[in-house]
Amino acid sequence: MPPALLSRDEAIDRLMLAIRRHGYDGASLAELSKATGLGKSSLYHHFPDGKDDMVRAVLGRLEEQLTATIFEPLAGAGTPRRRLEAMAETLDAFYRGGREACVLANLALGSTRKRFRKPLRRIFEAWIAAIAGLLTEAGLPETLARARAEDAVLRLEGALVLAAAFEDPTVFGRTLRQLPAELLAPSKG
Amino acid sequence: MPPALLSRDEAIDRLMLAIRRHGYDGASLAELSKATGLGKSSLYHHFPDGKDDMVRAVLGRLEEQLTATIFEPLAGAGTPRRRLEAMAETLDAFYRGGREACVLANLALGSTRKRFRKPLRRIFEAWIAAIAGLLTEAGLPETLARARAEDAVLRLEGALVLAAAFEDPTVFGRTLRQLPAELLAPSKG
DNA sequence: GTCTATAATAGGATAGAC
DNA sequence: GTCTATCCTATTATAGAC
Repeated sequence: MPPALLSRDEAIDRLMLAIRRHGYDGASLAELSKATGLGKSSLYHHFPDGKDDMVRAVLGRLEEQLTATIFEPLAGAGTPRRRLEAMAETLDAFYRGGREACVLANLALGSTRKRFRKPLRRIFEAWIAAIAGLLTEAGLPETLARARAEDAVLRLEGALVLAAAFEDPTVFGRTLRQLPAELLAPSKG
Repeated sequence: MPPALLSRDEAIDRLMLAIRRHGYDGASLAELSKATGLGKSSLYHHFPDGKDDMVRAVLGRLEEQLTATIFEPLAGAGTPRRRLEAMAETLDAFYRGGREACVLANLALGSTRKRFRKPLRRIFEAWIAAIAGLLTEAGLPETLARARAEDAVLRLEGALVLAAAFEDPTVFGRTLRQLPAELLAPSKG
């Protein structure tokens, strides 16, 4: 009766990384087993419904992490500018400067699109709403704030796609760096 | 000895659509067989190395199509503004207003990233170069032209990710609509 | 150039011991 | 909670007839 080798959260983090790198369909149970150091049966012990359960756990944990490290800080203390820069730093670490892909994009594009659409929607929506909230607080009209927030998220996702395609992460860093200023630029209206 | 049911190009188009919808790993031979109307053995007759061959054919054809319908027209006749609007219209049709995903993004993010990195790079690079060329022709400094071109492509890819995640294609249309004006905006330098 | 049939393997999932 | 062993289906791939 060997003890649990990893905490549940640590196991989920490793599952997330495997799915970011291989996609849902590309991440076989053998891969996921190797990634976590758990045998297939152990994975099924923790996630009885198999890969679907694992992805639900991954998305749940991701939502927690993003809420704590991105969404809430965006509504927190500090100038709007500083808070956006903090978001950029957190994202830079999470995506390892553009070297790691986004699990959300992978799940949204692949064969799993429909299966996980609710959590995908909710996470992206929370992200956009958090940025838009900050921008309205900073004085932008609500419609413009919402449009810019959506544009920001979409650019980050696109930058990760290009970084993966070019095998050159720098495009992600460039995108990250110009975000705060562009988001806060005064309305032309 | 039944005759060929589809032209090669028509078969490749259908393979492309299947991969856009299911991803590389999600598109099984059974799916691809159904998508083309060809039996598995017929697929292997046309693409002896299996799915890898099919993807190479898909990327080859995509490069041809994009060159003829996007890249070359960007360097063609008409005002820069009109040419960018023509690109937007072509993209709107190709991605069905945001309802169909991008095969490039799917291949860049999934388990296939390394396997097809050369054609992926080449296609994205050609696209960016074509837009940057138009922008320099329109009077923008080269560095800015390149940066804006990269940003445009990355936004389109990101918009397709968000459209898939939200199951709401309109974000792609919004992105498409604002591109020409933003790309041609006078340099602030 | 297409098909049916069949192999060979990988993938997902389970049983039962410890 | 983990493991080894096993099962079954899906998937890739091939052979050979027409």
